[in-house]
Amino acid sequence: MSARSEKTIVDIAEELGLSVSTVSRALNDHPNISVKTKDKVKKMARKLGYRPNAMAAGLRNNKSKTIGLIIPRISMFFPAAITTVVQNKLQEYGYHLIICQSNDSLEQEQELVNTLYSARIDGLAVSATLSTTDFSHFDIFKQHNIPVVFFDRTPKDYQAKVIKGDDFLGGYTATEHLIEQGCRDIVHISGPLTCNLYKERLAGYKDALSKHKLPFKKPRVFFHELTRENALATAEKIFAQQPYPDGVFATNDTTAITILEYCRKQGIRVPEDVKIVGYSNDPRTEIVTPSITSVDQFSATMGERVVAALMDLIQNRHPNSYRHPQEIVPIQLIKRESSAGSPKKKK
Amino acid sequence: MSARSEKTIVDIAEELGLSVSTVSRALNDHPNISVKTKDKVKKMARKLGYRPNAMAAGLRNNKSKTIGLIIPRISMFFPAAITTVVQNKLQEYGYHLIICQSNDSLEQEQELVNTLYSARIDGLAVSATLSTTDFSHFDIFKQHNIPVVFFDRTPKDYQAKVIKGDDFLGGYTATEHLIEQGCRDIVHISGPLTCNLYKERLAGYKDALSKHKLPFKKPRVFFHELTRENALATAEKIFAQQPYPDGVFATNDTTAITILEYCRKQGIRVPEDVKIVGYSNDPRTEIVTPSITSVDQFSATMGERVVAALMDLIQNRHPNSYRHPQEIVPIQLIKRESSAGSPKKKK
DNA sequence: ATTCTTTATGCAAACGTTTGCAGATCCGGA
DNA sequence: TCCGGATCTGCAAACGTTTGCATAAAGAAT
Repeated sequence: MSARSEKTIVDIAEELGLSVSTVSRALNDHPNISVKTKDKVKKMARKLGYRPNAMAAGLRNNKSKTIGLIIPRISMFFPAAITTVVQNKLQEYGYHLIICQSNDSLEQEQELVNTLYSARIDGLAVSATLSTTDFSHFDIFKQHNIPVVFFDRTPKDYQAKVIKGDDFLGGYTATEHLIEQGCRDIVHISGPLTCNLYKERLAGYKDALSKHKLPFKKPRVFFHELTRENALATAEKIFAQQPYPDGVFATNDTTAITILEYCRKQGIRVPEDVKIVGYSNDPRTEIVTPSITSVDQFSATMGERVVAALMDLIQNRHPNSYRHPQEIVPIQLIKRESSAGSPKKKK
Repeated sequence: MSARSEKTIVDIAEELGLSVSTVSRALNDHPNISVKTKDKVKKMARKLGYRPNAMAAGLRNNKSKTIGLIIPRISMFFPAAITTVVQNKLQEYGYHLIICQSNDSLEQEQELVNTLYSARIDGLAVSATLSTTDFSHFDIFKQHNIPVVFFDRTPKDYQAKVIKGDDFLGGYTATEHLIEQGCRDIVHISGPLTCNLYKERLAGYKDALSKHKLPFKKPRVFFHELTRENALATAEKIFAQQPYPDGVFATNDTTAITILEYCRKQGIRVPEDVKIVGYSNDPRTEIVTPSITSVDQFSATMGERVVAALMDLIQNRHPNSYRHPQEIVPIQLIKRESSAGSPKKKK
């Protein structure tokens, strides 16, 4: 039969007349093993086609060399971009990545936390659900001293390592940019305020308005999950009655794109009649006509920091140190056509 | 200390005065255990905060309840779309997904195969590297009877389960559509022919030409990795000298988009002067102006089939049955503006 | 009562590693 | 010749489950 059984270190040991412990140490480059023995062992391992059994080692060591990742969904640009670099980076460190999607459901998130704990992952990276305000289901990791790093969609009052974009500054910068481009009546399309980052972008929006002595008007802010349909409905509301706003700051690029499409269909000119700024610098903003100004969040940097934080926490298990400094990743406004010029000056 | 040690089934057993075997069976709903005992055990498990140790169980059972996935990169639309549904589907079956990126490097792919084998995954799904022509590094899975399913970028002469799009028909349909829209001189931008699916799309292109009595001209086909830069370079070559082609069939949406951008910059009108068709139905094709006709590959269907195949193979280990029928997922041409009308009729 | 089933539980080995400790070997120096 | 120390190797336990087999208890049939 070709279904030959899998080789183990005891096969190597027997073949060589050595003990399993010696073989184990040889394979792990333990200093107490002579070079000669190591060579012999490694050669035999190769000859037999030996592949270590990670589960056995993991059981013994109580570590799986695996990191868990929970994101709302892989198909969204920003989490996907981060996932890409996290996975590549972890691969360098010899860690695996188990990726799970919460599909923005709190229940699924809770369940995933449990099954990932069962899998005995060595660390967890999480971008939470829109509706996650209570983070106590992550307690189990805390109790067992397994590092958890939150990124992007992060908790507010939960003691944990947090890596997030500078959402306040992002909101501020986007709004100020619109003002500088001549806008005086700026709509903000925000997400559910259960999610921290939308709150902060909103705060940035307000702050920019007030700094520039523009009034904040409640009906000029819309809150909803940032789906295409919702964005479309909002677009209709926004442009249902005159006067139109002269600027739209969407807290999400999908929404910005949808607004742009709506405007084009309705013959509302962008940027002449209304200027648009999005958020995240989704590559789609660049290929659309006109291209959309957006706030870049440096996904690569964020991903790298997530991995760095995890590796750091894994290596020097700060057992009871509850000081988890929050890391802020900078943002950058990428100016494009959708907010170009000033209507007055151009004509 | 809050760092309380993890509870195991022996803790439950001691607490209840039962044996570990009874506890284990109770938790797994073994029929030989009385309902009363099961209830007691489960209640105690909950009370102690017991979480099964998947590694220990895996070691014993020789199965990890984990599937490996190797794709070129997560950030590309099509593999990402498939990954999304594969992950969600596997979650339903109680399986984890370890995602790895080969970054289109054969060496990385080989390495990943080995470390995934070490992780003792129960099955593997692969979309290969562009340059993978020799698939023997997957032999180790074959030898140990661990199911491997290839999708999208699949091997040709390697005995394995394969799930792929109907690339020949896709190439044919795209080309024929351009012909029907009035094109007579159609450029095809293909990928490296080391990759199977490009070959088939090219064959479809040729076949459509010949069926419609149009000559196949070698210089009208370009081969290169489908990056933005390469596409741009090709665009310059294509439009360097008259006569321009009146149709471009790009085997990839990124390329199609790049060509479109180039044309717009050069004042070449799409679809009036040249019509464009892409491949994969990347959502970007829809938001670009003009929107781009593309061949949809039903990523969701493909993902579901991958999971179905894996689950099937895992359940009834067909040990030496080498009959691995290849599954073909249909395609559908999504007609959009970039190939609309016929230049003659419109004017 | 005795035997035979049926039902529920326990014993102990096994999965493939790693590692603390003990022991063996070898070498040079006195 | 003997000893101390360095260097290398082996023994055996442990990690947390699962499971074949044996056994105990309880009820049914005689």
